[in-house]
Amino acid sequence: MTVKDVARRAGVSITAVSHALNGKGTLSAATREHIRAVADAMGYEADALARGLRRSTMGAVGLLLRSLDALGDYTPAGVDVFEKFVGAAASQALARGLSLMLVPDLTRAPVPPPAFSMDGYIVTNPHVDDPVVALLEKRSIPYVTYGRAPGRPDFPYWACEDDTASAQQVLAHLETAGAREIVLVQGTDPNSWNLVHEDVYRAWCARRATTPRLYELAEGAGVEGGVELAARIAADGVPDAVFCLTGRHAAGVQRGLRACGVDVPGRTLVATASDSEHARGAQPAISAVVLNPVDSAAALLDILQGLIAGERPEAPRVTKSLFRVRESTRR
Amino acid sequence: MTVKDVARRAGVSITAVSHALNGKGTLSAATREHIRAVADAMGYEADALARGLRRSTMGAVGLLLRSLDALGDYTPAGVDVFEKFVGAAASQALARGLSLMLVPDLTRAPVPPPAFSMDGYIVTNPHVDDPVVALLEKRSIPYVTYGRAPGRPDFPYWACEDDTASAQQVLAHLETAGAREIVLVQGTDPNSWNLVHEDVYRAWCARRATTPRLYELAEGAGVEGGVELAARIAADGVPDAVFCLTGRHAAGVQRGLRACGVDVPGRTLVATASDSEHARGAQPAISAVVLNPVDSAAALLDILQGLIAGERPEAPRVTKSLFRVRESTRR
DNA sequence: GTGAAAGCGCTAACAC
DNA sequence: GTGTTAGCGCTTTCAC
Repeated sequence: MTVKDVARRAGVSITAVSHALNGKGTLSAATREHIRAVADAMGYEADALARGLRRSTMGAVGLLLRSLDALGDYTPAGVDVFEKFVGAAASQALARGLSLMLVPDLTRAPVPPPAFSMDGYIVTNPHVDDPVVALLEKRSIPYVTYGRAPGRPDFPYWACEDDTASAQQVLAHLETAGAREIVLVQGTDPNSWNLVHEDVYRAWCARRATTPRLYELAEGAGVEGGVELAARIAADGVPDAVFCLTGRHAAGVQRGLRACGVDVPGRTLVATASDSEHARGAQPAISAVVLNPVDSAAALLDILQGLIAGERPEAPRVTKSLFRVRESTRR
Repeated sequence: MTVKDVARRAGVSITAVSHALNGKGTLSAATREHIRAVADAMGYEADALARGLRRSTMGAVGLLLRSLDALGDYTPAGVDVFEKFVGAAASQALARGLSLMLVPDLTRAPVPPPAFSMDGYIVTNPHVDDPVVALLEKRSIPYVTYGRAPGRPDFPYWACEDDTASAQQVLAHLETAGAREIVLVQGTDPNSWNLVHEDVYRAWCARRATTPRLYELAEGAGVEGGVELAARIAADGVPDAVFCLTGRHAAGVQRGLRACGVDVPGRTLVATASDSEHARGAQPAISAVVLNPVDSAAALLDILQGLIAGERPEAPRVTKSLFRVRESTRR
């Protein structure tokens, strides 16, 4: 069913139909009403493809989950923030009359056909020199990032929790609880998340003239990776506290430490920068920063929508996360 | 950048470009190669909208989460199976060169423009007489359902875990553990999930000549709803076991029972038909059926892809779930 | 106030 | 082998 059919049934031209349905042009109120009634009765709905072809906007934005691209697994357990973020982004998009399309790594074949016809993109946790971002840039497709794009200090269109503040809060908390030597366990993706935390941590160490003890553990290593790492950490000297950027690593490290006979929280405290099921379910439950994907998604869609409309939206926007203290750091 | 630009640069007609890039028509290998090289060099990528307009397939399928539509919340906590299902469906779609678009309730305005241009749909847990399904039917858009469409026994294009088998398994387990009187706590959405479990439960009761004790609790009531319901259940007479269809309800009911002084698992067993964080994290951990959204998503995409291609795919397809026994039913 | 017609970028008959 | 051309369904300019 096309405009033509509606036009024929309503006894008008296709122009009239288009105008009536889009509230454009100069039609008499009567004609407009009549056409609308006929279209409704027929259950007519404009073809999004054809409309998009003309308007060159298709009413949908893409979502690129870079961390999951890197992980190679779109159904990971305990990556709370992304699972929540997808839902949040979807409902926020919906509320604005946009659809949300999950798009895989654009630099790997096969690229889904509609990928380059999206009105805009949300990119989560882009990497340093992220090729996907470069691709969007090159095609001048508007995009926003969840977490800053590292290496692009001038790119303003991002939203994120205040990672710097929460990292400082966690370190301060550990210090208050008596920790002097704190180990940082970070991931290997070169994204802003890892970089910011490392910066804050190094600054903290510098201020206290303690030697930084950083360990890198691939995001994909999960809980098991954390368990193994714990043995290494313990062998290098049991620290007063371990701050893990991911909840899975934290759960693993804690389990590993206890397996080595290190009491948590008795001897060593454990905290994580990203709450997840593993953190909550661990024994003892692990203190964690609860991120705020819902507010972040809302902010990102505000910005993106402005960008698509050709405006100069207010950006960046920082959202609030919450540090939740649990057993693992309570004395 | 369009076919025209590529054609001009390559010194050929636009037809040649189209054919070369789509592997159609009769072009000399040399021309084909040359055109491909030029297109690559220019970074040309066909416009999905225009292509879709001609081919009337756009390389994307829609995902309708009916349970979340009903819940009115696309970012619910502890609805594991959906969070996982979205990821699984996305990666399965991707593996087939399709994108996945999250689409909100099609019967509620505003409907996103591309909604009716999708090649097909996956509908999770449709309701009895689901208006969204009716809409797809009317527009003859191919669709598959995760969980049968109740009231449509002849509709074959669905995939699902074997709910009947797992329900029987849970009941048998509870019985073996000594339970004689078992209460069923189900949701209020009129979907196949609720209906199948009720059937199995009633049949079980009938075989043992015990009187069914069914309680309905809205899916949205969550843990708190379960806590309140527990008081009612206890007041009606403490049963030997409670079988809750959702993990949140189970967690709430268990907490509520213990608050009433009913020991779990000492006096009453608690189990759930849908594992979730709440079930795993409860004290004691709750025995649960672990659903299989990954295999189900794969099966659904197989079927849907066949349907889109105009074939008669093998369907329905039943996937395996797993009953995991935890503290709440161990004696 | 209304409608004819051009054209968005692409594909596929059908000439050449 | 290669190119011309007619649309796909829609919006929009511009005559009437």
